[in-house]
Amino acid sequence: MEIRRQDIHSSDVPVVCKACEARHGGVCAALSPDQLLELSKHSTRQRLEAGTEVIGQGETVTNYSNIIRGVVKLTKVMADGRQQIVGLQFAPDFIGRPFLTESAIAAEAATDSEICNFSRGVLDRLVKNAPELEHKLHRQALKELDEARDWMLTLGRKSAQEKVASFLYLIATHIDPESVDTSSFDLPLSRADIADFLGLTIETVSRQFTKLRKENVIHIENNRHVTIPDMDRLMRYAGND
Amino acid sequence: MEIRRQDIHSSDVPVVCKACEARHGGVCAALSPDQLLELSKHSTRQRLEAGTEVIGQGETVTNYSNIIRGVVKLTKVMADGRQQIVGLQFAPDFIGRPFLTESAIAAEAATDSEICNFSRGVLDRLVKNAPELEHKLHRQALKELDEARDWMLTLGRKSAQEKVASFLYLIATHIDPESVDTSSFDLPLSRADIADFLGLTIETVSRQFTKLRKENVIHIENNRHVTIPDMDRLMRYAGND
DNA sequence: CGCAGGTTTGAGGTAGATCAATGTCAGTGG
DNA sequence: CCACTGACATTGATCTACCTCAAACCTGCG
Repeated sequence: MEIRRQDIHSSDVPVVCKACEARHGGVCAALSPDQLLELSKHSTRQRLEAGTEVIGQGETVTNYSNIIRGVVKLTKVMADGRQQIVGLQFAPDFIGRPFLTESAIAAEAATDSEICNFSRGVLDRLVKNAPELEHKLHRQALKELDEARDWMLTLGRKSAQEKVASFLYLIATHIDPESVDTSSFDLPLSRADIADFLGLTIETVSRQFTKLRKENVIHIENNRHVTIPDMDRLMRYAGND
Repeated sequence: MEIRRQDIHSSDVPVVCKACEARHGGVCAALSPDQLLELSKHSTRQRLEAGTEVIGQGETVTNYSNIIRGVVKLTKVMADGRQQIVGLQFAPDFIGRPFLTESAIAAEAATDSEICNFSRGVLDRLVKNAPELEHKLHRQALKELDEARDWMLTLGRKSAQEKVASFLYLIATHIDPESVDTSSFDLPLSRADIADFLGLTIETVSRQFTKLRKENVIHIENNRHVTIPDMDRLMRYAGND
């Protein structure tokens, strides 16, 4: 009896998915074993070096993806080259824009990453027969919408100092959701990326980092590793009271 | 036969909904007549004067709404009073955040408006049994996400002039989707609201308006009525080429 | 007429951009 | 082991787009 119950959860689950770190967190969690099998037949794992493009702005969407490991940035560029990061995705987030054939944004690995690609057609077909799957995608879309609107406040109304502090707080709370100690981490973005995320220049970002360091709000090692001695203090610097 | 077929579409549809301008455009379009009846039993029409709050930031969500007429602005405020408009909703858009009990944003009528309120519980129940309804809400969420990300680029990377031009272009293309001539319209927002939408001050917005007027990109009457002689020219000013 | 709310205009200040130089560090090759 | 390179980051000096503060200007309305 005990054994049988366990069977229900793990038997028939495709081998590739069984070992998948995102199996229980991403959209796959909404699928039954046979739906998962169907999807896994048309999916491939892929390692991405930092800087690799997943999809380009204006390109036709042929694949959706799940992030298994790493951080992916979503960007928009203007004709003259000005760039804005409009979202950061962490494992086990879903990447893709259902119901549209052309991508309005580019997606690029910010760190070395691993993703699971599956063809658009197969997922679109599964969505029709699995309301729970659409529900999951709907929730993810709403989560991203909340985050986007939070960031609009940051972009439109905060000072450079508050922007940088807000960024650090965002990373601290998202980089490793499992970890108890969120006060020490590696930044997934270069100074140039951070500038594109905050609507600032590299120089301004750098100056605010040194300012925060001198005021002991953060400690920095090797330009990338950050430690936050007092998270509440950082939050106050971010203007989140 | 001809008559019967027509019956399928209009009979049994609640009287209040039959005359509703949003009947075919909003989420209601996804409902069968009896589902519509169920929903309409718990819904009330409401007229809103400009400035009336639909829901406040941090309040508990008890209602969802459909906009029947007018423009509703979605705002976020910081503790010290700084404000950012994070979205504009036009008829027949849906207002509400499914699956969360507390609203992270405030919604306020920007113009005199009319909305249809229905209780959260009833809609949540309907969603469970009508996949087509969740699909509709999902699409709306994705549309809002696309718009939010477009605006992030505007907030983060555009100059004041480009921001104001982008705003005018947005209004021109959204205020009256039925109309063929989108080149003449009343602004649904005051200068203060426009400033809060663009992350600028009132004064800067005003100066950019007069600049655009002097360069004949726009004509203005009574501070509110705008005419756009050349929409492509405006788009170039907005940095959208 | 006079007042009030919204808008425009002006003068001056400043946060952040721009331009340019310098610093840091991991490779790479002598 | 140490010079050389290239990518990235910091720092400094100057400039400017936008903000701030203040006054004037509508336009409806009692």
